[in-house]
Amino acid sequence: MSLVDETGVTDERDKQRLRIWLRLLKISRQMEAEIRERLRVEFATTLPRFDVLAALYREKDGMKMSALSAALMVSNGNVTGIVERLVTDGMVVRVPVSGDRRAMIVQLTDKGREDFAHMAKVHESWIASMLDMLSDQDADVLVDLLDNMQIKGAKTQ
Amino acid sequence: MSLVDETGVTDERDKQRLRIWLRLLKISRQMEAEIRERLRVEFATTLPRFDVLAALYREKDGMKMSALSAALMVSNGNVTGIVERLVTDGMVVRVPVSGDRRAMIVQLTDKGREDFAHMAKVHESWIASMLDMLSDQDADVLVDLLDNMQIKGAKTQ
DNA sequence: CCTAAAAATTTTAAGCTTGAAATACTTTGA
DNA sequence: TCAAAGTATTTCAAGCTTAAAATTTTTAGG
Repeated sequence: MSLVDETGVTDERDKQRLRIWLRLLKISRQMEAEIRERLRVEFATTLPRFDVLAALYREKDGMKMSALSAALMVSNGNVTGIVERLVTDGMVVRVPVSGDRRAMIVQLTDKGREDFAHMAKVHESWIASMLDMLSDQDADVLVDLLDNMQIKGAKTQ
Repeated sequence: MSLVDETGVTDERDKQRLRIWLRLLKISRQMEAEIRERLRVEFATTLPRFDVLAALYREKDGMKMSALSAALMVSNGNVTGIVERLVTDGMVVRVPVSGDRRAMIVQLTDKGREDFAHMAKVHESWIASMLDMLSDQDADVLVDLLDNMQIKGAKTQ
């Protein structure tokens, strides 16, 4: 059996995967840009802030900085800055952890919870309208395909 | 006919679209992070730089700054900075446009062309390996679905 | 010819992002 | 006990990104 690809099959396969990636990237960048723009115009906020609020919304008791950066798959230093600005906005508070003076828990304020609940509803409708070219059938096929894609080499799945 | 959704059908549909978006976003972020990391470690470069080189590689005669930012769907000011650093790296040159003293054409240098050709080959193999959980059949279905997704509201398609 | 509008690009200010270094605290184990 | 290793977080420097303002040059219309 040959160790080299004499028929060009592998090469064609690689090109198909590259096409998928470029298309995936284009779509997600378009949608992301649109969402960032709408968050900016309609809610005077940003996607990173929205993402942090979304993570905290799911955890009634708040999250440690490290848990937050793990959940969002971004660096610790990154979260520090975003949370700082959210504190300034009055959306979250930092609470010291009793028993560990290194750690901090971040929690939504009442305002943060209310504001996010509203934004999340509107956000969901944006997504639905952006993706309304998909038939219900296509949507089912797509969700199924995407759910089974475990990217090789990626840190957290 | 009722104007409100009394059966929750619309709501379920919206949630399905949101699932698709979250999954799409997760996958593209994972892949992007992996690609950034590899570009950094193996080629000491960044994704934005790679993207600019890729655009210029396709255009033998170079591109005006405005054409470049349109092709990459990023702001003009953004391209200014990236090109500046690529010039420092010796990968591209700026050439004044005869007949229009406002404009600049950016072109790959010989080094830029050679370096990019190599990186592009390796890059393609990264993508193929990251997506090798897809059967050829799934890949065909996916490429077809993605090709037909024209995001509503997005600037350029 | 002249001026106002348009076009190409750069600059600026603010925020996001990272990896690496620094700081502060806790745990482990001899 | 106490030093070394480990953990949680922040700080830092560099680069990416944007929208808006500024700069320079070209084009159009009177």
